[in-house]
Amino acid sequence: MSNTIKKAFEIVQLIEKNQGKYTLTDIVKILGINKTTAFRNLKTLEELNILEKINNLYYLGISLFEMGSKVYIKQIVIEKIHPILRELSEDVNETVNLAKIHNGMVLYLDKIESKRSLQIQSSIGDTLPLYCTSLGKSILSILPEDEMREIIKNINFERTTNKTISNPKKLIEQINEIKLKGYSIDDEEFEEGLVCISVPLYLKHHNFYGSFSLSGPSIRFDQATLLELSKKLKKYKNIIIEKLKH
Amino acid sequence: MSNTIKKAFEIVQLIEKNQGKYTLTDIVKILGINKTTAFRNLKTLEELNILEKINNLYYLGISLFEMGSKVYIKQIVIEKIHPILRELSEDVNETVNLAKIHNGMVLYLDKIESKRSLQIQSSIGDTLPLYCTSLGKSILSILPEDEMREIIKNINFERTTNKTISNPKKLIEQINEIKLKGYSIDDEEFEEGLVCISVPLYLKHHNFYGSFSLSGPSIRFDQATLLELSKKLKKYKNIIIEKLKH
DNA sequence: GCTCATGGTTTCACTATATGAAACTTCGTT
DNA sequence: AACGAAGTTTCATATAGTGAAACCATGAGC
Repeated sequence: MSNTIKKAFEIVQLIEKNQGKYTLTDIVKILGINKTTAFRNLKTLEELNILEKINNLYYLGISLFEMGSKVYIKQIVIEKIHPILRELSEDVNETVNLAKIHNGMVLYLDKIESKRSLQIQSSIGDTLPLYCTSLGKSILSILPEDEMREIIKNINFERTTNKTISNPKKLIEQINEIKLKGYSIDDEEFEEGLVCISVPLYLKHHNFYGSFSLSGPSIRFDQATLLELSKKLKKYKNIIIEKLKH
Repeated sequence: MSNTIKKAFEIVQLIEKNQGKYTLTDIVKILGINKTTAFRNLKTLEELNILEKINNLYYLGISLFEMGSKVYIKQIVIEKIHPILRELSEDVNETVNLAKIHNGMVLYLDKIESKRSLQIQSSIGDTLPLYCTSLGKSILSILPEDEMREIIKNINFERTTNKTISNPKKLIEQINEIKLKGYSIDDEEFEEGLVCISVPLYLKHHNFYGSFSLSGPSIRFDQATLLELSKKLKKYKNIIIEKLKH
């Protein structure tokens, strides 16, 4: 049903993956669709400012920015939480990330970069696997048991570092630990030299299953520091829950 | 051409205007389309997470947030400018807004609220007329002459306060003044009690015609203060231009 | 607890509408 | 100037979206 919309969306998704990389012909080849169809759909999408064409290369268009700014979670949840996360970031002088679960993945919602942060590893709007980020593990720990197991069942474990969790058993073990401790750690499990610590964030009224984290280089994030940070995270978590109660 | 996409977009635009207000039947009535068509398109849009249905009411979906976060202007321009605007906001302790021109309107791109700001008058992603905001007038002052005149020709002047500019002649007068002074003021021209001051921002390399502003209650924004703020704005403008030079 | 009304959902025949092969244009390169 | 590669337009065709009508679910009123 309504294949045309889906086809158009497929094109937009392709452009989302690689902005400024693809030309009409590329798109036709990659998606295996007819040239004329692609041409017309691209034209329409351009007219609607959903895509933008510069030198025959396609980019996401400004309509998406406009509409994206008005999504409930952005206007209500993120905007309200943002100033609190900003305080946290200034308090500990580290980079803060906010995320929620979406389609069995971690979706990055907000980010406050500390002045001393170097690497840019994630951008708002990115999605990453649940099992290799502290954010994801935190979220898993607050999901209803059966939902959590269903999601884990469908995970395809892929290593990105030699510390990456590589099987469901180990993941579930860690999740049980997180449930007790109230926070999760990613100790270079996704990227060498990068350590993150997260606390889960459940906002009942907004049907929000998410988490937020502090991240930085492993040199700075030793055991003692992590314990300190976990306390800070929990403190700000309570502030957020209080603010978004109704 | 590709009417299906346009029809779908029309629906999304309607939802954008009033999230959580419309049901299938409402949409059918408002847009004057067939019920079955609307039903199917809504279903598809829902499947793609472009729309979300809660209790038969439609909201913008999370796909729009994801894609919106990756629009060039957001990832490159806004993210880079944001920390500078944050400094400005903290420096003067007032609310900062960033905007660009889009379809002859002011499009709000970013906002840093000061702790003492009360009213929320604009949200990121909103569009407002050019002639009744300081942001818009600043932008008009840096557009190529013919483009500026073309845009002004198409403006439908509508008063929202008794100070609103109500004819092209007065607007062009003010624009010429702004060109000399290097900043523009909105003295309760859009909303009673609200004063804004903006400087234009042209980023050649990014083909960016925009501006940023400070805004607050008229009590606080007297003549002397405005002069001070204009100097601050110009200072930060230069910092931004320097940072986004290449 | 039955009836009615309202709004959401499904069916199915129809034709309007999107499709795609081929022709054509544009532009940059040799 | 000729060639090739990429974008654009044409037009016949049939697929895929359309919409009237029937159907179902829910909730209000009696």
